Amino acid sequence: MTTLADVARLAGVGTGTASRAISGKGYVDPDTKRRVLDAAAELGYRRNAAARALRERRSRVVGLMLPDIHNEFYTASAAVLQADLHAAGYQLLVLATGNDADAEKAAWETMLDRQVDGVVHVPVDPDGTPPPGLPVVQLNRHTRTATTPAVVSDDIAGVAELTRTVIDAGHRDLVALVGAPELSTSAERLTGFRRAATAAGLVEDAAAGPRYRVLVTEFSADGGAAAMERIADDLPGAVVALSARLVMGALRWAGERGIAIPDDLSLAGLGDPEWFAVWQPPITSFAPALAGMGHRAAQELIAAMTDPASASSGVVRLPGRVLVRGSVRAAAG
Amino acid sequence: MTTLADVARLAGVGTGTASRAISGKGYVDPDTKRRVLDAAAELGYRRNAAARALRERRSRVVGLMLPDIHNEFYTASAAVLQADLHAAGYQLLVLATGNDADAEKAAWETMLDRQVDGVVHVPVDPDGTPPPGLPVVQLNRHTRTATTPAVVSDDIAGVAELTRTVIDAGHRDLVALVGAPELSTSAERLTGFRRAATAAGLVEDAAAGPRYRVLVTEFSADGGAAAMERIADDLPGAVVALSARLVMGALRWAGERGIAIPDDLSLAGLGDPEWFAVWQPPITSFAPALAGMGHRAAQELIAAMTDPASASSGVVRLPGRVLVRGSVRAAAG
DNA sequence: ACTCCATGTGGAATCGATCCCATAGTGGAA
DNA sequence: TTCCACTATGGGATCGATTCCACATGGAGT
Repeated sequence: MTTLADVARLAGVGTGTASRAISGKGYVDPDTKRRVLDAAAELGYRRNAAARALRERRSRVVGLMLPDIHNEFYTASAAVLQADLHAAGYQLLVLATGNDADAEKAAWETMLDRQVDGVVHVPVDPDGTPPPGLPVVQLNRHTRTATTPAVVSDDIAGVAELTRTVIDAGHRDLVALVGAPELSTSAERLTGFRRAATAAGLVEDAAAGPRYRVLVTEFSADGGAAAMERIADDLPGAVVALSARLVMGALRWAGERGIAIPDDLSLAGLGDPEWFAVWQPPITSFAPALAGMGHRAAQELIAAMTDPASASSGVVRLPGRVLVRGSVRAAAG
Repeated sequence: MTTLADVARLAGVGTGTASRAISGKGYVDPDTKRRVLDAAAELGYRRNAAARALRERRSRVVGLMLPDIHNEFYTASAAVLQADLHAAGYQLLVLATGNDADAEKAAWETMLDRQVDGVVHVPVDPDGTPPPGLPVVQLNRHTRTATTPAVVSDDIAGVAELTRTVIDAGHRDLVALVGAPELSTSAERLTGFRRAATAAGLVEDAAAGPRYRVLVTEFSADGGAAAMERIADDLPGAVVALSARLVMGALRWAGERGIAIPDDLSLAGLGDPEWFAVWQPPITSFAPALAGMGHRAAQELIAAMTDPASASSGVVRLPGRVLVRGSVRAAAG
């Protein structure tokens, strides 16, 4: 390994000058600078990140804590996040918390050990608190207790709009499928649904007339299918499945049961995995702006790391898009 | 920030003893050790990773270089990779190369700068060479030039078996859809297809009689749809789409054209995204053992990092599973 | 002629943990 | 008793880049 001292020796200058020439800060004569740079190139010199981190007290590494790496809902944001942070000179250290509060706690310790400059955090534990003094941006979900900025999708407005299009299509008997009610996302999606439903005069759990029901289940395809099974005997006109996995579960159940969508049952979803658009019929859904959230999170975190004092602590809600496609049919309203 | 010196002072010992007590190596009296550990706990002491990395010349960080973070084909392996490496005390630094040879070169530099202890690499540039001396394991694809171990799916055997099931169903007129022929994956998948097809007596591009065709296109849903459009006037009995994206493209094209699968056209695919199983009909496909590949890659890399001399340089081919489902119909053979 | 400031440079201290080396007490073997 | 092996411990050198400080030069301003 060639060190800065080697470069300085070859260039015939002191280590201080060599450092200034390479880092570009401080006074260096242009000729001297060239000599140093040439020497560095000749030796194939690379700055030792560990030494820099130790001395500068910043690692230029940002942590990304998320429940599951193998979940495109997160990776859609993570991809642009990585790109933006990379462009700003930061590398991404990824840690999976696996929806486990203990793992999340341990992950914070790891982040501290690694002296990351900041963390992008998809919270798992609603009561978890990040270590003080560390710039953190919450992504996707937000906890009540934390005082860090959060970048989330405006699911309230989005799901409300989605629900409205279902109602506008003539449906007066709805069911919402939702999972993990302790998460802010679930709560907000449900709020959006209820808001639109009640605004249209639907009554929760009414025996007759315009009504809606809410089914809480596991946040998975199996959970979605199981929930559908529970209402098999009393199917509504339309189901609003509040996550892509729940959509999948509903779809699977409908396929097994021979229920045709949208002829026998209308279905609206949330998210926008590629296959939603290809499905027959293509799935009508509310698509959170995942890429936009990644951009915004990167931006907020960079701001917080650059000037910790200026860090906002509000919740940024980014609007998504309602994609009206074929899985909701016009009903005799 | 509390340092080791603070802990040593509080415990009334020297820094050497404190270090030994905390790291657990070398002679320390049990009582002394307890005093040090208590002091560390009281102060909330955490070892500085930068200082350790500088002194020990190892960072306990592993780099993961992949083309696209937002691609579940890679993240399926990456998730278990992260878990296994985490269990072994390593953190994962993720860098996206975006299918760009220049970005890949730059990524190697970054890895060197960060003094990662090893790299898991999904190669982009078939001619790229990793920097010498750095433990590297190639994942998913492998380059001809590199001398590092590689963990890939046995697509040759897998696609051959898949193709055989299609032929066994009675089909004698096949089309293979493949993208990016410069990648080892594409080449191997095609080899598997050709091997099974010719073994069954099918002739490439024959005007009449048992035959098969190979369509090279872009590795995307659009590419798949475009390829289907090219053979719209002369549809085969079955299409074997050699990636999940190509399956999606074929499906989209069939949907738009009103071609029923499997009644008008049989379709077999590669990969196993969740929606394959839910699709009507569920997609018959060859599913590479992505999780298994992640495990194996972690294992190989840890071995290479622990003892660089013992590093194998062979290509490990892991068998996958052929999932016979509903998208291939029995044909009048 | 003298400050003064801007430019330019070398050297040493610094970051924090590891680990080698010197030192010393203790128990057992010779 | 002497010597060696083993257990314990403190202190200092070390990893490599950054940055502060002292110092030097030279031209402008008074």
